Order: sequence, then C-alpha cells, then structure tokens
Amino acid sequence: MYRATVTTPQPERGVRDQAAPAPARGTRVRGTRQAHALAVALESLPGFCSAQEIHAELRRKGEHVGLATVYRHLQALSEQGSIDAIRDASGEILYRQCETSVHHHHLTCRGCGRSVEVEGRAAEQWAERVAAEAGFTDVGHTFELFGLCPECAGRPG
Amino acid sequence: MYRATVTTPQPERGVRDQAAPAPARGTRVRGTRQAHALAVALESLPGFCSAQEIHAELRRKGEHVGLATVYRHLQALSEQGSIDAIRDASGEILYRQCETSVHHHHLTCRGCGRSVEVEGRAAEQWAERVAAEAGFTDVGHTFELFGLCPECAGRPG
DNA sequence: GGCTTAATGATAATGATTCCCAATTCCGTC
DNA sequence: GACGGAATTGGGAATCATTATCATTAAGCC
Repeated sequence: MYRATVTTPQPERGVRDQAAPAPARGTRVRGTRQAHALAVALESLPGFCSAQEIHAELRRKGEHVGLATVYRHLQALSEQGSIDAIRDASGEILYRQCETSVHHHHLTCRGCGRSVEVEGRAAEQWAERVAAEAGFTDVGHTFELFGLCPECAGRPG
Repeated sequence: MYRATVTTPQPERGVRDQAAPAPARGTRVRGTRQAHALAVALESLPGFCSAQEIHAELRRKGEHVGLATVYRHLQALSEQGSIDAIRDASGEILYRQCETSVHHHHLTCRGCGRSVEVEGRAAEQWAERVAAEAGFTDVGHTFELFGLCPECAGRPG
C-alpha cells in the first residue's frame, strides 16, 4: 500500500512560503544542485510527466540526479502545492508545474501530454452540494479530464 | 506500466448484455464455481473493496479462489460495466457492485468505505463545457469524492 | 578551513497487478 | 452418461512504480 495524495482534500492554500514555524536559527532546507536542476527541468517540460520521465530528462541533459531524489523532491513540491500531480489511467503519477497557484483542474491530452488549466467552480459547487445532501463532511475531490487536443485529433491514428 | 481503465472514457453503455457479436454456436463464457462465488461476495460487500480484500473475504468464507482469478473477473466485470471501479488515494483500485446501471459517481467514506451513488449531471456538463472551450475531443472524466459519512464523523479520531 | 546535519543516491524492499502455462473443468454433443 | 476440446483456473514468477535504508557527500555557518 503506497502513499500519495493526489487530490485536493483541504480547501486551498493561498500563500506558498509559510513552511516551517520559524527556521530555528540557520541550517534549514538547502539549495542543492539537484533541487535546482529539477526546478529547471520542470519549467521546461510543457505537459505532465512521470517521475521516471523527469529523471530520464535530467539524465539526458547531463544532470546526474538520483531517482530517489527526484521522487523525494516531486513529492515534497506536490505536498507543498508548488506543482500539481494527477494520476493517469495506468495509475502512474504525473507531475507538472502550473501557472496559477489558485486551485484549478486539468484537461490533459492523451496524445501529447500537454494540458490546459481549467477553472472548476461549477464542478466544485456540484461536489459541495452532493456532499451536503448526503451529510458527508471533510469532502475532498478528484476531477480529471483526459481527451485529445486539436492537434492530436487532427493527425490520424 | 500497468493497465486499467477506471474512468468513463466513452459516453454511456446503456444495455448490458450485448457482449460478443453472437456466440458462434455453443461454448462461450462459462458459469464456474469461482465466478459465482465472486458474484455472491460482491453482493454482500457494502462498500468499495480492493481485489486483495475481496480475495481475503472469499477465503474467509471457505471459498477457494485464486488471486489471479479474482483479478481477472474483477477487471472483466469492470470493463463490461457490471461493477464500478475507483482508485483510492494510495492508488489501489477498489471495486463495488452498484445499484443503478446508469452512469453515476460515488461519494465514498474514508472511514468505513461505504459509499453513496450521486448523479453528476452538473459535473458532466462542466466537463463538456471546458472541453469544448479548449477544443478537445473524445474527452473522458474521472470524478471521485471522498469524505466522512455522518456516522464516522460522529466518533472521535 | 572545520562542523553540523540535511541531502543525496545506490540498492534493496514493497506491494499491487499481470503474465505464464500446465492442470482442470464446463458444456454441447454424441 | 461419456467425450472432446476450448475456456477457465491458479500458483508462482515477473513487472514496475514507488519507498525505505543508510553510508557518504556537501550546503550553510562559524
């Protein structure tokens, strides 16, 4: 049984740098070469990618970063809300750095992996309504949309 | 990379027994002891369960059914639309036999696993709208709601 | 330049799910 | 009721993404 929260259990976050309750004094969270390389890679990648793909991408660039480190950072960034994570049909987790920091959802292309961010007010209201009707509390949701983008729909196969 | 479609890529199905394009003549799809035991187990289980749990449940009842067989049937039933499958936060696939055969979604309790079926017209319309706005086609969706049912919310911890 | 300790990474471990394939069991037919 | 052959079963190996371990490395600070 793994672990990994892909949904949006809690409302929103809002601010992004509230981390630890006051960096005791000095040493806390280091800026390593690997962390930087990963950040750069995430910026360059256009669509959602798996940890494995990102690891391969880094290797391709000549940056040597251990797979475990890639996973660690990706998970941390995801929990912190800096990047978004979704699960594809096969169950693999895909990551992506997003433009907006406000809560949103994705419409991802099955062909090329590219994705557009969509607002989900209507869907969220629906979630709240049905949850309230059933008397459920502390309800989190997972909304994922996969389809074919105009370009991929154009070419055959 | 595994395989398993948990979403609802295609519109709806509608009827349920249109299976093969005419059972050639005789032998096609057998009614085995294992298939029957699984069907019975599914009916008795109130909430979503993993294949592993269902396998354990069968064993508890004294029915000996191989794990591979459980997986096979569960996947087949799911593809055929006879049972519903969702993915929990850890990525495990959970199965459940549902009352209604029409397309619907679930609001599942994180505490006891029980779930209620909810209609998702509003959510589906949202999906269609944002897909159309982005020019995407052949769009499938995954809507999952997890929360605490009234009973589980009542007891502490 | 040292020190402290978080960060790294090679590798083993996990665990759900699938694959393989010989042995078994339905089921229509004779 | 027995046959025959294809569908089904199941035990165990194989996959494969993700985690855990833990000794080694290297930030950040003096």
